[in-house]
Amino acid sequence: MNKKQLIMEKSLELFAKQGFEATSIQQITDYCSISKGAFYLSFKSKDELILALIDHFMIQFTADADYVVTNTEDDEKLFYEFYYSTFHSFQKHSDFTKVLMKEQTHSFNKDFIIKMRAYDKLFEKTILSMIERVYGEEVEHTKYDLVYCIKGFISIYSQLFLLQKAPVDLNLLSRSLVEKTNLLARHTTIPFISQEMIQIGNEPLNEEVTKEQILDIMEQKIEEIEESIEKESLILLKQHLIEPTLSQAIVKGLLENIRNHPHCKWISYLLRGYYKF
Amino acid sequence: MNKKQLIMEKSLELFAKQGFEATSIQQITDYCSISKGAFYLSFKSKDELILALIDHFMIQFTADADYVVTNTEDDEKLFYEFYYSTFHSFQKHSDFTKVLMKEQTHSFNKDFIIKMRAYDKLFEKTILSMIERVYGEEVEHTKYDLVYCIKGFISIYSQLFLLQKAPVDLNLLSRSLVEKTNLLARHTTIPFISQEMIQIGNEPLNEEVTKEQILDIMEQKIEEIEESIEKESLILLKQHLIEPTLSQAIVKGLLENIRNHPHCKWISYLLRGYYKF
DNA sequence: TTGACAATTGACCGATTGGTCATTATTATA
DNA sequence: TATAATAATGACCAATCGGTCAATTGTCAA
Repeated sequence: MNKKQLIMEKSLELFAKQGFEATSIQQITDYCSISKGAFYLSFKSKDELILALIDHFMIQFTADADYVVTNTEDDEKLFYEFYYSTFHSFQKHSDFTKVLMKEQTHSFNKDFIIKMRAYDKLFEKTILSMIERVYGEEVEHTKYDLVYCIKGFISIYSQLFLLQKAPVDLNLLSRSLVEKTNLLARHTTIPFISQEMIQIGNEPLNEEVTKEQILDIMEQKIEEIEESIEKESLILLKQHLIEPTLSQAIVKGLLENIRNHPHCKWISYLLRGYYKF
Repeated sequence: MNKKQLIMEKSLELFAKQGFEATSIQQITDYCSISKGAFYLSFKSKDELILALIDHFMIQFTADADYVVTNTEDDEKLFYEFYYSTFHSFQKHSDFTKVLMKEQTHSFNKDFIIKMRAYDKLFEKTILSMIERVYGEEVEHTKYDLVYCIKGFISIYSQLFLLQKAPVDLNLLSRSLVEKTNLLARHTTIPFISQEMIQIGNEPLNEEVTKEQILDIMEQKIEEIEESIEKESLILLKQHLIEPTLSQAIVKGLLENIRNHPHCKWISYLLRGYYKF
């Protein structure tokens, strides 16, 4: 098994239990049954491991949410699909979600905070685009508050059901939140958050990603993953990106092929943005 | 100045900036201009300092919220007063609020988590009593969800305005949240959280506090605070607790005298419960 | 079988941590 | 002023941290 993956998986378990600071590299290497030196062959430092974990999972969360928004045609179902998918992701990667809950704004490391803020802004942007699409002009003055309320719902209900041992009815939860969202969207009259207050648009991750950057990441991922449909699709997409030869339908199909592979979600997200799907 | 207070105030500043784990006792003692040994004369350990800080502030938050609920007669204004008071407290003790945000469920220390959970449950209980009072039967099936939504609002908007440097219009914020609360209370039909799910009532801090326990705390506080109206009132209340001699009006007045003294809020809270005001 | 090269190890490093305690400074009492 | 009691100090401790690197083991073409 890939050392890097092994370390990431095992360390995440420990982080979820104890938090970053409280987990020593010694503990991680013991748990992985490798030596301390071997750890530093895979990661330059403990911080680099943490940043890699954040990227790995936040990329999936962000891409998943974006995919749902892009690929749900029925406006009526949009928020339901969004809530369901979000909580489903949280549940699936509950260890990482627990770490997020624990650390939150925390962790003194500047890079860490900047990274999390950037992903948070992306998430906000996705929510805002949903709101504008479903409610349009109707919520012009209250849409930013709505963004925050939705974030509040997700945050507080996640906390609740991560502590719960019993399985949670995600369908019921999502439906109940859709009802609340609709209520707030349609009847709120007193806005509190103004556009200036959250200044969407000044964050680095919003920048357009260049073709070359995408190619770099693709090559990297092609190296990483084993022979499979996903790898083939990735190679074809890479060639198409260098010199377009395929029809839009084929490209969409290829994107569909790779979108559920954990290593390809980010590429899938970037390419959808690049081709303006 | 009292050493204990000095350490608590100064350490809180450092915790707010850096977090618990990242702040060493050396840093704290340097910042207080005292020696390391002196620190251990006031607190048995670093953990004890942290627990003292939590008690000091959570007692104030809890007691403040409870006071507002008990002393607001107009149901129409109840939630407004509650939101306003809560955010006002957060703003006033923003350093502690920041620490709470940072650490949250965090911090591996069992005692810490248990304590925070207990205060959280008290807060939930206060919110629930407000909901039942204002909306009554109407929200029988959705009241627990409402509790969580309100907690979500408070949590997410606190985050927002703690990061904001500019002063925040608490009046506007509170009014906007009251509107949202009313909307959710009056029109939500799909409940998600059931009573069993949050099992209110199984936490230790809910237990009835005995007269002796209150007396202990009162004696301790009488030692702590300097000569003042508050101290006199405290002594009178103590005597009355041992052997009731004063009329209810006088007791109420004495309680009013002490309720704004930082050291007396908890006593005020306990006595109000004891006398069933 | 050899030997060049890469992968892996874990003893070791300096720094820092929470906590201790013999010693010293300060204050109160007589 | 002399003495007892209390408050305060900071050098010191063992433990642990993230990180390094000389030494060892494994791999594979020649």
